[in-house]
Amino acid sequence: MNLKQLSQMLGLSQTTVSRALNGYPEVNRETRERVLKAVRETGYRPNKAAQRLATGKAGSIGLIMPTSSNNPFDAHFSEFLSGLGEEALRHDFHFVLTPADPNDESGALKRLAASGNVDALFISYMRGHDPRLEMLKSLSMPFLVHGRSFGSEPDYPYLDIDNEAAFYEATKLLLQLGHKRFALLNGPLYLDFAIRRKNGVVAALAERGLTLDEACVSHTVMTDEQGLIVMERILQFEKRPTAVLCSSMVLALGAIRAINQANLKLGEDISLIAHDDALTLLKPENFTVPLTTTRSSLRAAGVRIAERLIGEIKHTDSFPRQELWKAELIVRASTGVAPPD
Amino acid sequence: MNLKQLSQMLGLSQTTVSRALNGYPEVNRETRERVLKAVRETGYRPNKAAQRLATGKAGSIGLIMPTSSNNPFDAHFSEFLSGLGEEALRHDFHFVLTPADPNDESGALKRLAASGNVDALFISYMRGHDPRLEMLKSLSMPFLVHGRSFGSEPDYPYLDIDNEAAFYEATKLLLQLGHKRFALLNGPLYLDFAIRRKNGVVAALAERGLTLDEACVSHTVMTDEQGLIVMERILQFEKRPTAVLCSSMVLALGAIRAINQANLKLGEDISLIAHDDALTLLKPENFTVPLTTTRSSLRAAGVRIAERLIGEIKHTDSFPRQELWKAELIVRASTGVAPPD
DNA sequence: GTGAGTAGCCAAAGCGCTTTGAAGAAATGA
DNA sequence: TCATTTCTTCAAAGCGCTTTGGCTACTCAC
Repeated sequence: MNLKQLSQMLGLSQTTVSRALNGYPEVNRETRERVLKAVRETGYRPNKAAQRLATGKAGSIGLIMPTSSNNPFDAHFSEFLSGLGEEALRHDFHFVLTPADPNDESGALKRLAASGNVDALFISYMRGHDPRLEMLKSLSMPFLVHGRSFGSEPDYPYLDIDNEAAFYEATKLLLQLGHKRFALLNGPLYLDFAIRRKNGVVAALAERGLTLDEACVSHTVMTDEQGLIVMERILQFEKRPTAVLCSSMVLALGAIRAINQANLKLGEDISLIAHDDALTLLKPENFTVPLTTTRSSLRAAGVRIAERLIGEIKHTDSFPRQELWKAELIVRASTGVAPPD
Repeated sequence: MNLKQLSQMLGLSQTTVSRALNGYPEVNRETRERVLKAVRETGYRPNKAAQRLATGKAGSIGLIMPTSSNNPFDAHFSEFLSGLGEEALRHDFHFVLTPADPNDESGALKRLAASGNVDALFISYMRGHDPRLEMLKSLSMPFLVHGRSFGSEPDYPYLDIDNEAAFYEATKLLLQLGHKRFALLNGPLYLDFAIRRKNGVVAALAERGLTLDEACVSHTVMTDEQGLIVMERILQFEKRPTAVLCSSMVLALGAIRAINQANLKLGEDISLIAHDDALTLLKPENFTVPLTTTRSSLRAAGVRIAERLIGEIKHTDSFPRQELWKAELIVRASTGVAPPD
């Protein structure tokens, strides 16, 4: 069933039917109702491809799905996607997910934009000096960045959390508890958030005249395996750290296993603060020793990003171009007074 | 840059350029190379919407993204999606993800099909007597089911694992180890896999003249919280089970916490087998006591499903319409001889 | 009664691509 | 030599929708 058939059935022109469907004023109320009734009865749905071709609007947001066999789709991305989806549903938008090799994300973005399949683009997993930014700016298509790019002029629309402040505050809490030796289990250092989090830690330590021992810092993919491996190594130092900061709950999962295996008591022998993206699967309060965390919901970020992007496409609302969210510092049992030296 | 401009630039007709690009034989080799060169230089990309309108082919697979604020995007779905993506990438396919309220999945599917945005549909999280099947069959669009629908005629294309056999074998192993009292932490009973897994357990027990105590069976969403709650309850029985089967690693995560908190030794006081979907986040070998599992990679299923669906759309390969994969039973330390009564 | 204004409808163009059917040029065979 | 086939190219139709620019009644004011 297409417009032509429908309009013939109703004895109207395609123009009128189209207008009736799209809410234009120049249609008689009676006619409009007749059209809507027929739509309900026949189950007619406009062909999106045709609509898109005619209007140039696609009703969809383009996403790169970071994927390759050695780079699994991670829990953080899912959580975020879930938020995007929730908001998109309210506006009858959908996503076009283009799987792309991580080495060719710029190319994939360009293809996606040129394909006419999407109205807006979105990127995340920002890197320092991220090359995708220039590409997006040149594309004349709305886009939104989740995170920021350290070292690039911040003249692009973004939503980010204040990673530096979060880890600064977390470190300060541990300092107040008397800790002197710190470890940081961080994400890959080419990622923006990892850079900023490290800076936060370093800044807080510097205020007390302390420095972060590079031997106690790791930059790895954020899996529990890496958390375990790194923590095992760190725990073997003669003067081992008494305070650990983790960039993700997943890393913390492994780190805590190492701590348990070493027969150390979390919150007594060693304190730990993890950043909590509010993953559904991994709740800090469900750990045997509930975890102190810096918390910021990835899902909420997803909702907000969809909201902004759709608002821009539809020209309905206007939002701030740049947002920086504060993470909450939530104190639980995994942080305690530093043990005597 | 569009076809018209490109062809004018080259002094050729749109027809010829289009044919050159799509690999038709009736184009002079020289001409084709000239066209390809121009494409490289100008960065021309055909407009997908137009292509779609002209051919009726979209180059994409439709997915329903089960989402709503109280129904988080779960780790199993992500893992699976990751596999789909990997394969789609090889064929330059993408996905159209329509977020849908779980109560309106049939409607969302119908809309997706009618929109002309997709060439094929895919569904999962199959239920007993799943109503979506009839809908899909009536749609005259290729589709593929991940899982099966208990109680429906199995006359649709599917890929499933043999859930009944997996849990039958797991139960048998535990029986051989001398266990007599069993618990089953299952997914919601309206889901097909949960029905079949339970049947597998019941069948194995029946062979020894045993029955499954309904008080020791749970049907819940598969979160670690539920695993914890249910296991805590079950452990309080005077004659508590010595063998536990879990439908997911996530449930097992909670169950094991309950077991630890009760100061029971996994693999000695109590044995546990979990079904392992090979989630990246939750590896059975990384548990303090490595877990015995029935294993089947969700990601591999994703790859296979994409392969079949794309093959069908392109009419290139032909695949079996119905596949039933065996899960491997991998024995690790969480299963041991039943403790004396 | 006439001109302007308005409500309601329509025909047709256009979005950018593929594909059908035809046609000119070159090559082949009788 | 002319007829036939092969190779290469093209003009134009069509996919299903939106939107521009009329057109026809009808109403209203003067």
